[in-house]
Amino acid sequence: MSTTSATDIDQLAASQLSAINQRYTKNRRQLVEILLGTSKPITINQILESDSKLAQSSVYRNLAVLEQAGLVAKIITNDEHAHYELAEHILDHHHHIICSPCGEILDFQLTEKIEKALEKSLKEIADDYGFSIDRHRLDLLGTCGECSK
Amino acid sequence: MSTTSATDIDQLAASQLSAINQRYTKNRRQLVEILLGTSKPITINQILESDSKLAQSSVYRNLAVLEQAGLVAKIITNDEHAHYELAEHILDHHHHIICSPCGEILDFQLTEKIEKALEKSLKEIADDYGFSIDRHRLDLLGTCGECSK
DNA sequence: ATGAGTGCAAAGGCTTTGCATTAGG
DNA sequence: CCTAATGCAAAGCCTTTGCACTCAT
Repeated sequence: MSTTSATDIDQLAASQLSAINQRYTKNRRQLVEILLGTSKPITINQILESDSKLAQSSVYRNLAVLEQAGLVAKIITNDEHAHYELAEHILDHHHHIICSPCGEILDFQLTEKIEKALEKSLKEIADDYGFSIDRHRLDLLGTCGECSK
Repeated sequence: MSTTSATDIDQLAASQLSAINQRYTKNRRQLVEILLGTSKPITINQILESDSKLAQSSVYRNLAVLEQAGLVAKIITNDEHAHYELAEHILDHHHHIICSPCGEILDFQLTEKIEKALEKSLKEIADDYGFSIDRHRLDLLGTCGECSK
């Protein structure tokens, strides 16, 4: 959905990592590449399965680093495992549609009109509560076509 | 936010539990009471701390039963512990505003106009994706007034 | 009576951490 | 060079499960 190219992302990654004094290492490059290569958010297990040479602890640590750098977003659903995808400034702002039976997650976007109206509304609510907003998150929970067969 | 009284809830609870062949026992009553007595979603630890006589395993098991019965909702946020509150048909439909630093969760409602517009929009999206929707979930993530001091 | 519910302790499963080794700048 | 990053294994932590006991209908 975004037009950001792979090389752009490498530059972004390098710069955002160095901003928090972290290196863009081979392992971290590989994680970014894996996430770039999937059309939907994936779990750590799926990442580990995609390359048996990956060390579990490094994947956990590096996803955490990439998340801190603002390159990767961690998605928590219900009881399922956490899913990971590239950050919104790379993929564009979107929301998630989650299949409860199989745990699969797809990205979707609201129409610009609704998105804007929602953001305005949320801003007002945050003000009422004395909160400063980082972001909002909207999920659709249900059953995908495959699982309802 | 709802006008449902405690006795109404006891009847609801009894009926919804019996619908799935579960009893409305002393422990389960106590959980409902605890949740009724808090204005915001709480964690299992907070429940356990509220009464040292509660057995951890029973709290886990009974919250799961109450959730299956549709009486209790489990809220998953980020890395924090799960939070629990009474189900929406008791509390009314609402969303969550989450303080990332301290993990506290508060309930809020959208204006009816935005809520309706959002639901309509989500329905269309779900149709596009071949999903059947159970529910949607909207969270505001940020920092509460207390934590930003 | 008799199966559901309970409570304790032990086991599970995902995630994090310690530590020696390797590699990036 | 010199610290950050890595990988293995061990430890942590929340949650679930096994099992004998108790309670509800």
